[in-house]
Amino acid sequence: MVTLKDIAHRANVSESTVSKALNGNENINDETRENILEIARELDYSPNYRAQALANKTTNIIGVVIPRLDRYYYTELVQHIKKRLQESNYSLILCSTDKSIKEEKKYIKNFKRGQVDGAIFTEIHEENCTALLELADKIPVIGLGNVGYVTEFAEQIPIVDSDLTEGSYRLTKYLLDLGHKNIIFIGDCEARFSGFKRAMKENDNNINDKFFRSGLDSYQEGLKLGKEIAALAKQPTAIVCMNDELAIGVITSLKKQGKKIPDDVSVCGMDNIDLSQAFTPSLTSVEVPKKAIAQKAVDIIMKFLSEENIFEGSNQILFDTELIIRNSVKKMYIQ
Amino acid sequence: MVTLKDIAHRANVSESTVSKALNGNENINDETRENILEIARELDYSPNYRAQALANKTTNIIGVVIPRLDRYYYTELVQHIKKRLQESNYSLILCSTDKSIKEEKKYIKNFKRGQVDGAIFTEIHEENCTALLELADKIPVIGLGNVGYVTEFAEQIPIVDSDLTEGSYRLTKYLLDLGHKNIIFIGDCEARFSGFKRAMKENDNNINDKFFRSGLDSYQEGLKLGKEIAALAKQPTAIVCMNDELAIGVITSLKKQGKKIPDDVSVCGMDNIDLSQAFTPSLTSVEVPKKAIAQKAVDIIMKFLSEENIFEGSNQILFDTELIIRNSVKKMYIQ
DNA sequence: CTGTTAGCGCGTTCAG
DNA sequence: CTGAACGCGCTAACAG
Repeated sequence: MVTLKDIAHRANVSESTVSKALNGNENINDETRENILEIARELDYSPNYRAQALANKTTNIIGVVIPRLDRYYYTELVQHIKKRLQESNYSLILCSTDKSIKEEKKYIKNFKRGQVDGAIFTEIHEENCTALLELADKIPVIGLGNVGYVTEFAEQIPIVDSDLTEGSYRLTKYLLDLGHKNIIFIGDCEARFSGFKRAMKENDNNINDKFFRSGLDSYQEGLKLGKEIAALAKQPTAIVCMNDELAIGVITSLKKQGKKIPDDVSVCGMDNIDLSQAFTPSLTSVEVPKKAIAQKAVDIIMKFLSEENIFEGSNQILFDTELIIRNSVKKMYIQ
Repeated sequence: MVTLKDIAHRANVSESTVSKALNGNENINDETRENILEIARELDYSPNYRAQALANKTTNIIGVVIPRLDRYYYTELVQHIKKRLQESNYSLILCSTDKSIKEEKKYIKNFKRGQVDGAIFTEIHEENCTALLELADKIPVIGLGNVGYVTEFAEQIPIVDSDLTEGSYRLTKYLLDLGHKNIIFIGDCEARFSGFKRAMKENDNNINDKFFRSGLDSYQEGLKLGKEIAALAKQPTAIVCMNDELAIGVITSLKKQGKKIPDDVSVCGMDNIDLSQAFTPSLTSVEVPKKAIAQKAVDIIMKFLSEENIFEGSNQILFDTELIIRNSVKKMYIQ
């Protein structure tokens, strides 16, 4: 490995002079600088990452923690985060918790030890909030999603999210306006469920919370749930799924059991992932501005890192969502 | 930040004694060890990542480079890699190149500077092979996919892949056996195209390479291609897409233009992603053992890192693929 | 069993 | 403009 020392030796100068030359320090003779740069090029020198990290107390890495790596919504989000980070020449260390509290804590710990310069957490577990606050004491931390119990920490941990309580409220309202009455909610997201509940209450409808269960969030779960739902004594006319993958799973399963979507039962999702328009029937969903969220999160961290080292302005940013009407919902009142 | 020094001070011992106690060194008095551990706990000490990295010359991080973060095949693959890595207590720094040679080179450079202990590259660009070899000189590097031009470097860079040349050969053969004659291939993967070509040649069929084009690999591209194909003078009876997302895009587009799948035209994909069975029609595809590939790649790196520091055994591992027959292909000979 | 010393590779004073 | 000296926080070799 080529080090400063090697260059210094070859150039007959001290290491510190080399360091300065390489880092664009002004106070250095043009000639010696040129010479040093020339030698560095010849030797194909590039500074040791670990040494720089220790000396500079920075890694140029941002940690991003998501629940799963193979969940569309998150990977689309991370793709946007990566793009934005790249503009500032930061790398990204991507961690998935597989929904485990313990794993999440492990990442928090690693980050605390100086593995990254800043962190973006999605879907933080309530149990880890204190640990996260301690982390936020050392490096900038942003939370995406699961606003609920994190709100109280907003001073130290800015939250960027889409207003899915409102989004799911509007979606449910849309169903109610079309004449649906027996609507069930599927998923494990508090915020989304609460929007659903608000809409249902406003119309004096009964709220079935049987399918508001932890772990209900994937295509595979949707497949299982389809059977469970088909076996229900009282069949719903519409199903609100907390995300598109769940909806696709449910529909696939219901179809296999001979149900027509949306004729027999309407199903809609949220997040509006790429494939929801390709699916048959195309999925009525709620658009989440992933790109805007990603960019905002990165921008906040970068600002903190580059400038004042303090969060400013509003620490809780909610982006609006948009109802995307497609073909997986039936109008009831026409009958 | 709490350092060894702080603990040493409190315990009235030297830093090195603390270091030993904390690292489970045998040669240390039980009493002093207990005392040190106790203090460390009190102070909530955890070693500085960057300092350890410099001193140990390791980061406990493996770099994984993929073309895109929002491509199903890769994220499923990475999810498996992560799982396996976790067993060895390694983290993963995930980099996406967005198919840019320049970005890929940037990651190689970062890795060379000591950012990671080992690296897994997928879809390596030919232009970066020399740079990659230099990297492989310092840390273990594994290549996944795009076996073609990398083969010659197999001594230094083990390759783990699925045999998709064979897989696409079998898929094409299956179509031919069902009586299809005018089959087109869509995609930008050399290996998959060559399997297609071999099957076609064996049956003395014409090979249309009009849709073997760089960049053809995504759902969005599939949507565009659907139009292009529908406008063709001579309509194909079957389309082989290099991956499932592309196939889903093509089908979605063709459907919109009034085509029936598979009655008017058969379409199949490769990779067998989760959703291909949920799609309508369910997709005939080629199963790739992602989990096995991921685990094998990690295992090779871990072995290198933990033991002999040298690659052994075969350096080019090809897993078998499996033809998954579903409902997106029509039998022609029945007519 | 413990402490001293040196070093990992780089950045940064602060004299000269 | 240059270099010596020290620090980042931890590990390792070697005395004692």
